[in-house]
Amino acid sequence: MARNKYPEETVEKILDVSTRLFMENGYDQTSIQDIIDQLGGLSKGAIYHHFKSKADILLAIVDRVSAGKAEEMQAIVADATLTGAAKLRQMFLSSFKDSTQRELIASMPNLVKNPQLLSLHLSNTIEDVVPHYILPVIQEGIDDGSIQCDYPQEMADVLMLLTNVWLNPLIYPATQEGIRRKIALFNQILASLGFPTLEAGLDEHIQLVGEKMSRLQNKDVLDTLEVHLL
Amino acid sequence: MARNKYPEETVEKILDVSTRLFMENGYDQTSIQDIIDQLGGLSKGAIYHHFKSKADILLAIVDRVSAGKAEEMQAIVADATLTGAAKLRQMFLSSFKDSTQRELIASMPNLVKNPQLLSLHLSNTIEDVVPHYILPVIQEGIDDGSIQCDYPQEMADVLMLLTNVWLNPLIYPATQEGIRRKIALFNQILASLGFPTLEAGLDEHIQLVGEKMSRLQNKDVLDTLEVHLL
DNA sequence: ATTTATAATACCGACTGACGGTATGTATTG
DNA sequence: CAATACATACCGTCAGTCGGTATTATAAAT
Repeated sequence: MARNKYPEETVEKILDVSTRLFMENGYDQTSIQDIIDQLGGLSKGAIYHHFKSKADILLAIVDRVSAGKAEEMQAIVADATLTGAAKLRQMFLSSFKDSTQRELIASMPNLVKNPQLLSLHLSNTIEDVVPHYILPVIQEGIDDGSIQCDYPQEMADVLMLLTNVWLNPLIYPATQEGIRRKIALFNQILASLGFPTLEAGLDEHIQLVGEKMSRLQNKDVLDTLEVHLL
Repeated sequence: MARNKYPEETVEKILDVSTRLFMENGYDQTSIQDIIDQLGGLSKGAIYHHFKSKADILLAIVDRVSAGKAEEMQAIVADATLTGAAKLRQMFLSSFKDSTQRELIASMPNLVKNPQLLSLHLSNTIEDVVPHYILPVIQEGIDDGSIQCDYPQEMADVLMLLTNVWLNPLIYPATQEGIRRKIALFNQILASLGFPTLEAGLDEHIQLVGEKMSRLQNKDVLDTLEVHLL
């Protein structure tokens, strides 16, 4: 294909196609050739000019997604009108309603069956989200009296593990009723530990996830890991 | 190499070598040839006679490990002298002191950097441990009055996520002091939700993990995922 | 301002080496 | 003599490389 005057467009195109394929078929099950085939005339040389390896593409994808998330989080952290507790609640809600994640969910059958992505998701949670966003906000909540907590670091870990993993329907598939029960228990845990609970505003989220999940159950993709591993 | 009269020995040998290599270098970074090289005369034909694929080796490894775990768990579940709460406490303790896991820990730098193993670990937790061991015992505890719980299924998920993931030093690296704080918070959560807490008997575990972790920190293996991904 | 020379970038596509897996053959056991 | 336990040469596929070409950016010279 002819050379593009604006190479960022090519980069975006590669990332778009790769994202879709990685989500739909998994990282291992997507070959560079698969990506090329959907690129509309671009060749292997183009890919390896812009990315130094297949893994590098995956990392760029994750970076692009987390950049969007980080922006939302930053906005909440910076809002001086909110207490620490209020910020934390906002962050929970925003992570549920995350529009980027919405789109990803739509094309991904099950994150547990995409080991590379699962690992990156978890290590991003541990090494990035907790220390840069959650922990500071909890500390703020303790200082302004809106949160009681003896072990901030550890609570930050637990909260993110619950929201990003357990409440993630891509990892723990759940029905609408199941999600309702999870949120109820999550609130119970929060309350008993001196944290602010989630209230309304989640109905839309619950319904969307429920629909997605019932659609998935029809296409029996919820079997064991062997599917994607073999 | 000459044909072995007792082929199970060959199978075990292949599993032993593969386990070590997968733990040390990761699944993707270990080639069949690497395994052959450490097998002492055995060839590719031997491997593919006993296992139908590389992934099949990994599954056999996981099966062997979980078989050992399952046995321990079954013994606790079957003990008629214990209440549900006591059984659950026993299961927590046994999972901490698991001797098989001990050996694995010794050769694995970080589970998050071994995506395939992490996925299998998590999906094993979700699809096997929770429904077959934890949930029935919680139910038993509710029936005999030793546990109070409104959402047994959800609590089973949360408890296993915390013990198998958050309290797993291979996933969440921690110092001795860090582990102490985690266990303290874990107890706080358990207590506030009507569950039995962990008490003594963990000091040895804490010390062992602490030593392992400080040894790891010296060999800077605790960097980002890219290491193993690239 | 236009041309011209040069360098840097964007991309192509044939090729390579390594890998997982297969096929066929052979020796040993039952 | 049938089934099993291997050995080994071979195959297809894949990620990644490399030399090449065409396009654009840079900037000096006219």
